[in-house]
Amino acid sequence: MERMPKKQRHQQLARLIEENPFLTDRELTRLLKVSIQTIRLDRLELAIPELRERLKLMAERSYDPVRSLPLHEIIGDILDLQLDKSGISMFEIRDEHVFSRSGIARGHHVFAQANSLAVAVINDEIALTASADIRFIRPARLGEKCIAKAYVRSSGAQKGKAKVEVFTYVGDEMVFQGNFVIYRSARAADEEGTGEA
Amino acid sequence: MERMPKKQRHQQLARLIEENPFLTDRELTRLLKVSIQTIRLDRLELAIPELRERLKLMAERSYDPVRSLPLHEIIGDILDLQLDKSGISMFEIRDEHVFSRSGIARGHHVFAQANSLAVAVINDEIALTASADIRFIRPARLGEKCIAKAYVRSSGAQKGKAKVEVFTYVGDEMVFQGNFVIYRSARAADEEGTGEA
DNA sequence: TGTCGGATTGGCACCAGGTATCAGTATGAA
DNA sequence: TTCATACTGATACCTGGTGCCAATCCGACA
Repeated sequence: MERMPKKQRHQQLARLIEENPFLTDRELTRLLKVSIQTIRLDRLELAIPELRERLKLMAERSYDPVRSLPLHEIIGDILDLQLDKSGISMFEIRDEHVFSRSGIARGHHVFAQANSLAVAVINDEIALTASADIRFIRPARLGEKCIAKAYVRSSGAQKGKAKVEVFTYVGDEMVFQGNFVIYRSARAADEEGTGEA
Repeated sequence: MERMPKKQRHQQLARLIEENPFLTDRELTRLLKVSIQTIRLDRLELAIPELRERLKLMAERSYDPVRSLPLHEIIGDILDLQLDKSGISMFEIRDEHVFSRSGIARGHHVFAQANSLAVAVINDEIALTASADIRFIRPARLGEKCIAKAYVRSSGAQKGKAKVEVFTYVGDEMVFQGNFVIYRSARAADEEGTGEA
C-alpha cells in the first residue's frame, strides 16, 4: 500500500530516536523520506514525545541525585551496615561489567564493590583505602549476584588505621576475598554513616 | 543604587540556576523580583545559556557513553603497550571519581586503572586477575593525571599465571603500587592486543 | 466502474521560551 | 545639570513543536 509499510517505518523511527534522541522531526523527515506531518503522526501513535521533552526527560534522569551519584559513589547496594562492625552489599554483574567474549566480570568491578563496602563500613568522616591484599577465587559471571560481606577486624579508632576483611559470594561459592587497610581520620564521626565509598 | 546590588543578584541567579537548572526566565522573575529583561541581561552577562540549551547540555552529558559508563572497559588511556613486557596508561581524576567532600579519588578507580593495564599487557585471548597485593601510597586528587606503568615480571606463558607489577605516578610522586597475578589461557594469542581489560 | 477508508500531505493558527534590538525611565554621582 | 548605569517595556523574529482541518493518493471491495 505504501512505499514502505507503516509498521516498518514505525520500527525505523523508534530505532532512530532510540539511537539518537537529539533528532528533530525535520531531520527525521530526511532520514525516512516522508513528510513532517507523517513523522508527527507516527510519534503520536508511538507515544514518542517531542525533541524538547525527550531532552528534558534525559536531563531530569541525569539530574536525579539518587540516580546520578550512586553510579560514581558506592558500587553495589548496601543491604546491611553496622558501623565499625560489619556490612553487606549486593552487586549484580551486568553486560557492561564483563569481558564480552567470555562473560566474565572484569576484576575491578568486583574489587570496587568490596572496596566501597570496606570504606562504607568505617564510621568516620574520611576513610581512604591504604592498602589491600586481594584474591579472585573464581570468576564472577554475567547475571550473577555478588554478595559482599565485610567484617571490621580492628577498628583503629585511635590509631587511624582500620582493618577490614571482605568476602564476596555468589550463592555459597566464594568468588573474592580481600584484606583492606583503611585510613581513618582518627576521631570517629558522631554522625550517621555517610553513604560515601 | 538598586533595590539589591547587581552583583548580589547575579550571585543569587547563578546559585538558583545551579540548584535548579529547570527554571525558566519567567520563574526567575518571580524569585528575584526583577523584570524578565533584566533576567535575560543577567544571563547574558553571566554567560548562562537559556533553559533549553541547559537541558540539552545536561542530556548530552548524560548521554555521552564515555562518561556514563565509567567503569566499563579499560580504565585510562593506553599510551604505550609492549605485550608481555610493559605498558603505560594515563587516567585523569575527574569529579565523578572523587569523594565530594575531600576531592580525593576513590581507591577503586585508581585500582581499576592499574588492573586494566595489568590485564591489557598480557598477550593472551583470555586474561583474568587472580590476585593482587596493592598499596595506596598517597591519595590521588581531583584533576591529577595518573600515569600507570606496568611491568611483566614473569609472563607465565607456559604455567598459566603471569606476574605483573604496576606503579602509578602523579608527576614524579608514586600514588599506587600493586603486584598482580594474572591467569592466562596458557597458549599465547597470535593476535594483536585485545583492548579489553 | 465507482466508492470507501486508511495513509499521507499541506496549510494555518498557536504555543513556549527564548534572542535581538531599540526606546524610555529611574537613579545616583560628578 | 548632565551623564552613565541599571532597569523596564515593546516589538519582531526564531525553533520546534501541537492541534486541527482539508486535500490527495492508493488499494480493496462491491
